[in-house]
Amino acid sequence: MKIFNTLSGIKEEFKPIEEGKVSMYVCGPTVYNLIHIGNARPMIIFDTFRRYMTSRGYDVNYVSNFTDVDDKIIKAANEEGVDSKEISERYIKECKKDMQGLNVMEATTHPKATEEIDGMIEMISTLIEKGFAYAAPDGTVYFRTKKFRDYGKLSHKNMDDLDSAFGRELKVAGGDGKEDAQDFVLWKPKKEGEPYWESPWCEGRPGWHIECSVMAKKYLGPTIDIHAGGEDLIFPHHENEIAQSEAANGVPFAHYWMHNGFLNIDNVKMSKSLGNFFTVRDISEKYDLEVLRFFMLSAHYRSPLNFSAELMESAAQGLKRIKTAVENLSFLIGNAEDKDLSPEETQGLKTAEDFVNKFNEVMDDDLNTADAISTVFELVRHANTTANEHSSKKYLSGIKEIIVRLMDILGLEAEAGSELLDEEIEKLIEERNEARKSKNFKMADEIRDQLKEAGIILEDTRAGVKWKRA
RNA sequence: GGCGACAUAGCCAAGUGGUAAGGCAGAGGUCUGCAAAACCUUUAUCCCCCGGUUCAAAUCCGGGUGUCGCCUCCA
Repeated sequence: MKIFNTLSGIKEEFKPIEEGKVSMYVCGPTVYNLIHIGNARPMIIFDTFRRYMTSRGYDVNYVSNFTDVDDKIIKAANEEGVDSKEISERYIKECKKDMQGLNVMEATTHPKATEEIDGMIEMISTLIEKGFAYAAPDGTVYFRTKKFRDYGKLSHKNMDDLDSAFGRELKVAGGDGKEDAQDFVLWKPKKEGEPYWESPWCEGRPGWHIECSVMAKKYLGPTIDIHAGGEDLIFPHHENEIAQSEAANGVPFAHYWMHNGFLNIDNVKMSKSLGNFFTVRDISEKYDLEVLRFFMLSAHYRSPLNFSAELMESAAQGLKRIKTAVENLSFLIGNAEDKDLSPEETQGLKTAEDFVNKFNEVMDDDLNTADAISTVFELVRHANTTANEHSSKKYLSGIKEIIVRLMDILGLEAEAGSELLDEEIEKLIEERNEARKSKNFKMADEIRDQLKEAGIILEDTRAGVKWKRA
């Protein structure tokens, strides 16, 4: 397995710390509102990575946090006149609903920042003891970036560049006590009406970056295999995490850093002010969320991805093609003979296995899901051209199983839940067949229309009448 | 100003030295009472432009043009 590592800037062979195991941490959302489709990208991508690694026999310890203390949450709480806990709990719940729709697996652990305050205070204390942090007179604790030699190694920036940032008055937010403009907050004093915790420095709350350092260490250890998130987090968030963790723990923080590209809307960045902002919930009103998942997997995770109604439509059609193929196989299996594989079928299954190998090969190459999907399509065509009413049950099941398995690795359900034939529907189909036999096509069409109204689509195939729900 | 990414058919998108995957849309055909589904065929002499390296480049190097991201607790 090769992974593009942001730290080195090249694809590297993945070598886990512990044979057969993967520890990974993925930065989760700040829960102040429904998640948007941009939030969904890393969830889908890294969930797929996890599923793939699991399919290859790795035991994956997957940790993804919820940031439930933050300015935006407090703001939302104040606007509604409720406790900030109410806001964060509400949106964690909603987020989990969306994740379920996107078929994103529950993390091994979903820590919440507010439940890890003790650990944060402990790490901040360590950083102060080691001289990597200091408390200002007002109780704010800052990280002393210049003291950490490797600062900038992830984002490939150096201190001079940062100091001389063009046309930019480096904001020293209330930072009279800041030694250096690049220093960032580890702990900040509460303001009136804000949630706070006791600490050695002041009543206050943690900075954003310290959360992830602490949670990653607690649930995965001081050195982890993979740390992942959106590319915008590279600087400053992940850079600061590295500084905190490595300064405090004295060992490398993460061996591999993976970052997904951004999602644009109609070629421009998604933002509330432009009015091109979509929540996952918005999309779910129009499409099954797995279409969104399929769409996102159809491009490479590191490329920017454009979102538009037209592209969703195209994705929906493509996904339907795969599902239809599996449906057709299921239908054929229902009527197929239980006999041995013919020589052609044996060869056909071999060809299918070749596609599986190709699938694994491209997934091994830095998670090339776009190529992986193309192999599924090739498999679908293979199935469509070779499977028919004369095929053996063994062959049909074998092909179907392979498609379902690969789709499952991608987190996509190829097979609709089996629905029992409604007796009434069957009866109508039977009536229609009688009508057709006696060339009473008018009645046959009427019955078909009637079923269509009820959301049942009929298809006359060589092997008999098929029906499905629209 | 600094750092970085990208530019492949109508649209989306793989492909990092050996002669252009896959999907959507379109066209023609097979099948069908009709329809749907499915299948077959078809759509880039060429991968932003100009130079260079090489037997060979979309793929490497130099220059140019264009788009975008980060440098602001935005995934």
